[in-house]
Amino acid sequence: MSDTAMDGPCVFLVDDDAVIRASLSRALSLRGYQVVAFASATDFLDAYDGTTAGCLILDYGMPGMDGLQLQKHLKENGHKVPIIFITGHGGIPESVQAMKMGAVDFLEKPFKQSILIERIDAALETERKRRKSNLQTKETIERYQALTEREQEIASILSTHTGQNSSKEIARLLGISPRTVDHHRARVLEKMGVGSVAELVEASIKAGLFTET
Amino acid sequence: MSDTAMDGPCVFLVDDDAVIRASLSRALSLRGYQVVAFASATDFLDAYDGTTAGCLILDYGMPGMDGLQLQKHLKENGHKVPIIFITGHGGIPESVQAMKMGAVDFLEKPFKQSILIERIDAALETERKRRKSNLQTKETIERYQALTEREQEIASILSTHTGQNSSKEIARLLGISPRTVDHHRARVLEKMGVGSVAELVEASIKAGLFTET
DNA sequence: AACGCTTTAGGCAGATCTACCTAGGCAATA
DNA sequence: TATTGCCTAGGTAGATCTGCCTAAAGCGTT
Repeated sequence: MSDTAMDGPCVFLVDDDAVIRASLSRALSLRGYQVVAFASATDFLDAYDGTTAGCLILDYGMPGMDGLQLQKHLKENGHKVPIIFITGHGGIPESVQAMKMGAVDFLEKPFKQSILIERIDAALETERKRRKSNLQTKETIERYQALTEREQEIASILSTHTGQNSSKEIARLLGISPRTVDHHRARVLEKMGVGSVAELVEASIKAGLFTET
Repeated sequence: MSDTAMDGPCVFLVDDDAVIRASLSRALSLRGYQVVAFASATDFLDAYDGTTAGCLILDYGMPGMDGLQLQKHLKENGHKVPIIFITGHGGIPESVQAMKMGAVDFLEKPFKQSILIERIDAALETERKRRKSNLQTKETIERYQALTEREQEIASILSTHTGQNSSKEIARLLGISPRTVDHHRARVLEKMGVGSVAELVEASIKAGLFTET
């Protein structure tokens, strides 16, 4: 069991400056963090698949794909890894935009290592929580997508029209027999792995189903 | 009906610089915004009660209570008015902290008025949405607090133990008769203004009841 | 053609919910 | 003391849910 790479959360480091990569890697490794460094955004994207928990220390200004573009790319692909930006010559507008896009922090070089450590720990903590709730969300969505069309329709009505969700009402809404609604609802609850309509509503809301916005 | 002060959302402006106050007030008023300017954070606090919808344009560096302190104070008192910081000599750390604390924007002086207008419109839009959902949240919490102790207990169980919330289960949990649970549940649904347990669960989650964190 | 899945729908029995009623005990209040 | 509100609990009747069974029609796959 000497495979330390699998142990805990990982700190991804993306910076085109080899000196920064080397010094930060060394410093963070010494403090017990699992560090994986990349010289460019594309190198990182090639290696990152979202399965490894961790945070991303990201240089804002890089040749090729810059930090903001990488952040945007990750966001668009559903990766919510917390990002700590580090920058050599960015300004307030850049930091504000990064924060608006969901960055958890933005540090100017040079910075104290103690500060970085602090921010990394905070980022890893948020990541831990996010992963936890995300597991349930993912499960809920997958289960929902495994429903048949009609079942999805029933699930949707049960979850959104919470005020009047008797078989009668739903049957009238869909123009079918209450018995059929009973049947579908039973399938829905079974397939969604819940024991009541209330639990279905809870799971749906927490997973953001039917929420759009 | 010439009372324009009551019409739409309001732009609160807090800056110790009289020149800025005057020029921004004029510019924004000309563009149709309702502007109320204050020379200090405390002046604003004396006047602001949270009932007026609007956004806050806030100078970061001010003598006395500064912008960040005002932001913190508002946050602690449950006021979620969106804040756009403006600053003369702040840096990235200041902007990042402000954003982390929930500011919607952070602009360096000098800035183009068109940019400010843009950000104000965005802030007012978020405020509009927040107010809307906040109304329901408030209503839910008030209704919950108007329940008796036992009713709150029942409501809590119904909302959190969604998997097994039959009268039997709850009765066993509380050591009382299922009939009594029936009675309380009926009271709860009536007083909470909902038509089903599912709707209660929905309202509770959306209002953040029983969520702690 | 045979099979499986989906949607539809009904029967039936038992559990549960809901809405109406009564009613006693208890504590705070008028 | 009388009243009010809360918690408790039961009766009854009707509505609804739930789980178990059957079954037909349509559609796509093997």
